[in-house]
Amino acid sequence: MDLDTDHRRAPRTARAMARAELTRDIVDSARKQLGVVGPAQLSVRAVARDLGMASSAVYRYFPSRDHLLTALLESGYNELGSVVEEADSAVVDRNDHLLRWLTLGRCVRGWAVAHPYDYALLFGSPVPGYDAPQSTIQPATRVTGVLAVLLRDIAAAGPVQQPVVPAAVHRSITGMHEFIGTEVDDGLVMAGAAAWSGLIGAISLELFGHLVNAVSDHDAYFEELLHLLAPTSDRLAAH
Amino acid sequence: MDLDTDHRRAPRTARAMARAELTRDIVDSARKQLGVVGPAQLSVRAVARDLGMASSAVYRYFPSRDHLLTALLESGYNELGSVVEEADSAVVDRNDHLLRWLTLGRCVRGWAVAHPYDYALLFGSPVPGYDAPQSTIQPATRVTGVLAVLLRDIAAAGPVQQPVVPAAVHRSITGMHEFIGTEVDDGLVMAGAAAWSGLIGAISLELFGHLVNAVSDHDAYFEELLHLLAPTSDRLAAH
DNA sequence: TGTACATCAGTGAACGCGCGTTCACTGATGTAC
DNA sequence: TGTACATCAGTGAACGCGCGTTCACTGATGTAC
Repeated sequence: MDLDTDHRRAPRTARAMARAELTRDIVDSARKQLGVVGPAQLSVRAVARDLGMASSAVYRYFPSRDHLLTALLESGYNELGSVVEEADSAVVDRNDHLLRWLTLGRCVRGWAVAHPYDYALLFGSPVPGYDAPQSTIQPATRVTGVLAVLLRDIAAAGPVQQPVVPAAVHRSITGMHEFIGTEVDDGLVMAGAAAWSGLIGAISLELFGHLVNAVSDHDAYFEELLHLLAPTSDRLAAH
Repeated sequence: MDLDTDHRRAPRTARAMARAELTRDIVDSARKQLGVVGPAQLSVRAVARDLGMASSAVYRYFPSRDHLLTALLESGYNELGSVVEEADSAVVDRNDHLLRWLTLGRCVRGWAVAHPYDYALLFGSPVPGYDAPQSTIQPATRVTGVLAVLLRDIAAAGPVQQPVVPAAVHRSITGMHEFIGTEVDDGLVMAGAAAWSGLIGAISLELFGHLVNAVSDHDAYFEELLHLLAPTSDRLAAH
């Protein structure tokens, strides 16, 4: 948790620098290992072996295997988050909401395809016996944060024809409203949720092997899906 | 693989019956264990312990841990498949395509919520180091088979306004076409794929803990999502 | 600048554990005559 | 129906393995005066 508090004011001692670097190396090696075995059998000893150090030395940096897992989650969420944030901010026409959605979707999938095991850690089955601590929440919200801003911008661009939702649904999504902002109406929130569900579902189905005999050109297929899933009202007019 | 060939013509000897029953017991116990630890650390010894037998005895029934995993996959897919098939066939008005979609979606989620670890096995992260054999393919297609029939019925009911897809997409989804039937046009196939992606994404996000601070009443939320995701053209008119 | 002490990184041996799988065996069940 | 043999289920000990974590230690780095 407060493993990195030592360099809060950039202490430039040799020790502190070495520590920061080795901490990074451990996380990197662990993520590499994730690609071979999956998070459930992530092994402290294998990481130590990979780095050529005694397994007990890792405990100078992470007090337990679970803390290492936490660091992996934060690292993954942050990496994905910054990729998506950057790509979104690179879209010059901020009113081209469809393009911003497409950018977000392509980005998430691109990262997922490039780092399938990190994606599985973030969006696949939870690791049994491991409870993600509070500190992972903030990094986890960065991607959906980009989507939230997009929804706000869509709402600000003018009222869109979105279906009204039942009262039970309205009450149920107060958490989403607090996160996204109250200026976005229920219908648009749900449209965003549906789009996000479809995006994660599409990527999971692809990466977890459920399209093996169904789809050949995954890029073209996904691109088409992404248009269908767009939360903008003009989705059917996309072509 | 051919573990069950012994009772192909129902040999009613005591031995064969005992074997069939114990085989079932092993699978059931393994599925129970899945609920505690996850598929990656499914343990032959734990299953044996649970059944009060020597760990080596399990090898009379399953030649290896991986074969046991395969049996779990088949068991899960078949259970989910028959639940969905039954529910669909219970819809009397076969032309109420929206209701049939809703039934399918409710069914899949209902089963997933009731058996979260089985769902994770089927639709979550793949088990590292394990390659699902051919024998799991057929059971795996039962659920999507119900969706395929629904799409055929929608297509048969008359041409629906569906967007035309690019040629690359058309070429990419021949596998889906072969599975669903050629009378379903590209647009409807993709609408079905988007709906299915959204369904799996919605369930995964819920079960894997990504809606924790976002949604309170999951039933109401999901019901609304399901309407938004419907592959029928009247989805926006659902309310 | 030099010394004395405190802090920290890294080592290697050891702990106790549970795992998958094999093997030679005993005793029960099935089958052919 | 009875006997002789073959098949099979289940046992318990043993194999070799990798794991997370602890601990007393050595030597290097940092700090206060």
